[in-house]
Amino acid sequence: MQEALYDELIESSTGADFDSFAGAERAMNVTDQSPLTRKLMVFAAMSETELGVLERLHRRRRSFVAGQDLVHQGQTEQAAYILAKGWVCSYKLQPDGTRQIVDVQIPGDFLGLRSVLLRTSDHSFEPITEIEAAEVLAGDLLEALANTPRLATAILWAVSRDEAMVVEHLVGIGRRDADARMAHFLLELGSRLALVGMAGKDGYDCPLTQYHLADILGLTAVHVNRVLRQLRESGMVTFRDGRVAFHDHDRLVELAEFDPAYLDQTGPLLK
Amino acid sequence: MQEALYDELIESSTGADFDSFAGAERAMNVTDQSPLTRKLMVFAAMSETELGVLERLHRRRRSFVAGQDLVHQGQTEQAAYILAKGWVCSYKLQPDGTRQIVDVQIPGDFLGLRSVLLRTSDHSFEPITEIEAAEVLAGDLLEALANTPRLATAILWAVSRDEAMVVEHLVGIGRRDADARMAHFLLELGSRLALVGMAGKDGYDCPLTQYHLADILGLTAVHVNRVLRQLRESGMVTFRDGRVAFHDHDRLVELAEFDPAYLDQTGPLLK
DNA sequence: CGGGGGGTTGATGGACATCAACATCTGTGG
DNA sequence: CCACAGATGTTGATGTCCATCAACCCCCCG
Repeated sequence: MQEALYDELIESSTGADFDSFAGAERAMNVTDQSPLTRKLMVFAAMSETELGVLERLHRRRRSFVAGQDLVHQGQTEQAAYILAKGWVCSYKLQPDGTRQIVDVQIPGDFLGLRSVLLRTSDHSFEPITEIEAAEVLAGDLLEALANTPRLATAILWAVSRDEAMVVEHLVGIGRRDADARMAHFLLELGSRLALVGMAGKDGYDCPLTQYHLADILGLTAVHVNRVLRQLRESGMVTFRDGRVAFHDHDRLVELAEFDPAYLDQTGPLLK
Repeated sequence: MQEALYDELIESSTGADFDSFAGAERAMNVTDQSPLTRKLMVFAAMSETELGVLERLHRRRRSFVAGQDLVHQGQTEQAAYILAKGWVCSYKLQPDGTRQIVDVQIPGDFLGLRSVLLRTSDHSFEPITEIEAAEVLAGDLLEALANTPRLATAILWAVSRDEAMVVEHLVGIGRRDADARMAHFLLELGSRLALVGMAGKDGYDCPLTQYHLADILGLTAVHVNRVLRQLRESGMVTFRDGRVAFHDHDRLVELAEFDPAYLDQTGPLLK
């Protein structure tokens, strides 16, 4: 049975048997769909059954205010979250007081998925804005994965994409200068937001402060300011008043050496 | 059934039923054990059955010469490797020719585990020395995980540890200066090697060149040389002729702000 | 009206890169 | 056996990117 599940995952079965569930759930209007659903549908078409399962995972809504940390307690708190609205970042604090933001989560992203499976690292989560998230109990998640392999595949893709982003982040900090790092980050964020309908080719709204950018990119806020100025004055991007506006997308891509291959995974799923 | 497996993983069952297999495999002498076995046994005692399964995963031995890349082709090549002997690094090349090493694998580590589940990132693997690795077919791996939940838990711990190391690496490059970065890396490596019996408290053998260190730490080889000199002259570590020798372990830990918590995960497994 | 969060700009210094030269050691072919 | 090339390591001189320190701005909100 475990092997059968694996075959589903790898081969992305051509004809799974969903008949028994057919019609049990209503098709949703596109505008009703959660960001996660929008994102996953880019990777794989979903049956109504699968959409229903996804929708049921969103049932337990919770809200959190900005700024107050959501530290994931492991052990007792065996739940993950699907971010529905708002922005979050996961970071790690150094003994000397500096912090490094490891990743930024936007609507449609998972939060603490790994912490459900294993109580892992000691990083914290800070809501950047007020957020709404669906709490997903471990049991519900695993049941969903076991019963809808196609959904499981899509979620695995999402997780692997997150990992690829962390690696890309590492490369950026290690081997790109400040300008390229900033450009790369703004472009990556744009691609991610576009996937959930929160960005156009011209730009997007972005609640991050320059301090956030500094902690993401491994710079100081002062230098972030200068970098942003230079990008603005050279006519490539403007970051101002919570809005990122691309003026010369192509030149920006060139500066950042941005290759979105690791984001637009076109793999087995689409077979 | 899926939920039962999950309970095993989280609760680390107190009395799983192994009777039907008891005695099917011979107990191995400690010196016979593979590095992976040694590592996993730190996290959880293994029954003879589990040791047998582990041993069977090591059957398909393959060797590779140093320097010639093991690029993981995804798709067709649905296999992972357990590194038995030698050192490997996984890296990512930039368009401008610089490279960033994401991680170093030592005996007992998995190679391309994620690539089995999903064809992920585009990083490559370079054997640093001549290596021996056991090829693990996807099917065998999943079967082993499904049949021996305690082993599955242990492997999940290993994977999560790898992820935590990448995050720690990111933080280091973003927020530590060259000296601390180097000290941290050498200490981390020491801890990892000690877990598979390849390091003592006084030091360990290390085939990395200063160029490798540079690509790992996001520095230039020239600067790596200076940093090493300074660490040597201040009496903390010597890196020379393929040997890392700790002279003042405590002071090094202090300089690196090295907190091995993320390596020595003492969690549910030990309950 | 005061205070705080965010942003902007200048002056200065330090950490690290870059360039360049040279030392060792290994292997290789004449 | 020697000459030579290539990989690795070592050290100095110089420059640059970015951090640090220090003002000062605007705007919002109590």
